[in-house]
Amino acid sequence: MSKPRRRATTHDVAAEAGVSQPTVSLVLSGNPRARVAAATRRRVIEAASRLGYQPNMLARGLVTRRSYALGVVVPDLDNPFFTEVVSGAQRVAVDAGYAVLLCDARGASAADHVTALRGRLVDGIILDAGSAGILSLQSVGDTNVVVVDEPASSWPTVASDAREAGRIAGRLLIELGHRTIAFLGPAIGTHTFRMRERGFVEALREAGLTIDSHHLRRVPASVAGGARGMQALLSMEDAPTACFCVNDLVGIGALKACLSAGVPVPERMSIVGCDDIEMARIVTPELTTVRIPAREMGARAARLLISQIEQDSAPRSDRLLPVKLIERQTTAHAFTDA
Amino acid sequence: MSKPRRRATTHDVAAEAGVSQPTVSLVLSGNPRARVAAATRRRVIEAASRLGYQPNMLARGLVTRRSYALGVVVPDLDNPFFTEVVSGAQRVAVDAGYAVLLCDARGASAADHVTALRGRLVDGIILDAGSAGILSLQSVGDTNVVVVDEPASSWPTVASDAREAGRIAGRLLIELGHRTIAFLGPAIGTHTFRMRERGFVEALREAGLTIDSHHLRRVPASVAGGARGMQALLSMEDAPTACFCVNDLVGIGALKACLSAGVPVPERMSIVGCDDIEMARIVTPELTTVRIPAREMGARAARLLISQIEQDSAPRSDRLLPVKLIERQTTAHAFTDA
DNA sequence: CCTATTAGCTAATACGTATGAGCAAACCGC
DNA sequence: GCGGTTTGCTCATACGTATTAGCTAATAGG
Repeated sequence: MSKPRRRATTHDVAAEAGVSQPTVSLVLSGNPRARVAAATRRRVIEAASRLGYQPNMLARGLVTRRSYALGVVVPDLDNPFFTEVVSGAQRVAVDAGYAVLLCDARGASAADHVTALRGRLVDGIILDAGSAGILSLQSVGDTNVVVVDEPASSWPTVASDAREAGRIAGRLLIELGHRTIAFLGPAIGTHTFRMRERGFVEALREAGLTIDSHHLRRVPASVAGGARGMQALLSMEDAPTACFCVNDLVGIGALKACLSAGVPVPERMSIVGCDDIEMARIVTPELTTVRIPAREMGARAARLLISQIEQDSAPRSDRLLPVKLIERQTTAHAFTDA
Repeated sequence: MSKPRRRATTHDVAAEAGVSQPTVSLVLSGNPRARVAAATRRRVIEAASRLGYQPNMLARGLVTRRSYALGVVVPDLDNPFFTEVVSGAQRVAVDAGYAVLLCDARGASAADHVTALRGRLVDGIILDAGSAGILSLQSVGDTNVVVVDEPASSWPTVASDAREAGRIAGRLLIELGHRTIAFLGPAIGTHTFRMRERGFVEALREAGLTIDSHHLRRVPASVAGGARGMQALLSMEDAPTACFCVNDLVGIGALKACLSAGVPVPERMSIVGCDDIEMARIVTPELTTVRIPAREMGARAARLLISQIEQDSAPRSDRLLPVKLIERQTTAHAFTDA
């Protein structure tokens, strides 16, 4: 058994098998129904395995103009929601023979990442909410793109029913008898965040309630932001008895702030988050939330992108993925004081 | 302004600038100190930007045998510890002009991922603990590899001082007056896990203590595992008053189990985790833990790998990264019952 | 048995870049 | 002003694969 100092190429395999290089290419990569005699095919395959041949994807990509790689751009890897999306996407991608190039947009701008990905000739790019807004069609050229959770964009999109998520949260709190309900979320955010807020406000309005403007607090969509927002709410004279948080990180921050301030949850304050990340089950009390199927969204985005690449068709699956209320321990009936 | 239907190549730029293709290559990619007249250089650069030229990394890689891409293989993306490692690595990689191909080893086996990465000619691979064990030198060929947190391997390694982490945890609990101390961790695990356990046991021994074998519970290194392990400990007649958990996920599971069982933490049970993932600050009470510098480990692994690639030298930085006790709210003096 | 067809392979080339060899012009010292 | 050096560029080619066109031998058709 020889130790090949250099990676074996199709030429090496050809020499080993006593055929020409194109024949090797035909056997090993071309349509499996290519017209090659069975005996030849076997010889080639044996020679290839003997030499440990492994195709050079760069060379292949150069001529086919395909890299069998997908780019995934997320705004923040530390947000577990996105790692779930990535995880779902990667599973599908790998099964279909694609590699995944991951970009955390915190480092450089999303546009820079997209440029880098295009340079590597990725066959397509999955852009997660928050990364998509900035980009113009111009900057991605003719690269295939699927956007997650930003349905306003001009690309095919996979999104959850964010408005319904907000409504569900609002209705739950109303049914529990709450009348003074707050909202914590960022001022300018993704389409998804805006729709969650909108659905929530709609649910209140349908019940004949309104939300006081100072109960609608603008905070960053993070644990720290949620904590700050809840502190502010608790210090108000007309403090709310319940709060819908734009995502679970904010909800967890809000919960922490309540506990630190000695406000029992859910007895004195009901909190509803959104996403259902693993942390929601880990905090005590466990966070009531609206589940967004992150992993499935990632998987669906990858499937959509791949079918777009391979069949050159854009199914544009515009159906919104359903969301689901997960009642846990941070919600309870409103405490009637008097 | 013309709309280039096709990606601009160096040939297009050359035509636009009235020079030859190699000149363009010299200006745009070769050593910046290449001998090109200033005027020519300017013309080329202008032509390139006019055409929106973007280098084709595949073609470049084909001739330079470099892809400017690094592979990162992690055992489980859902463990926040690894996303921190990835995050640190990615930051360094992107700054140095490398892209990052991410592989979650849960899907296929680590070896399959490595094969796929090699086919894409990644310049190097970062293997995280748990993925490394299975691989032989053979299967990675001459690809550069850096291993994170598995110092036993034959590749250059970046690792934290796991043994010291265990000792620190042990000493803390001893100083707090605990005498019956348990350990929760997996039976067969990474080198890091084994060393944490070993350091912990050593600390006990130095204080003249031993750990009863039934207080050394083998559980999966997850939240669920930690919860199960703590349930078992609590049901024992000689239940411990403190517990060191092999990582924060286990610690958080243990904490949850205590709270569910009505055992107050830290009054009746002290818990120490390891890693210091964000969740540790989020649970209530906040988890005392030993901080492992995950992000820095990722960054260092990337730097090590890149220097190995570019200078063809392997600094083998074998120094272990320091760990640090983070005392929070899950540890307290042992309760003297009688 | 001769021709039209097809099966099975190979020769040639393209993909877009980098790079060593080579060539013309400018420049230098004396 | 002449040999030698340096500057600034281009020619040719290689990287490893896929693919089109074409060639030979076998096969079918009559």
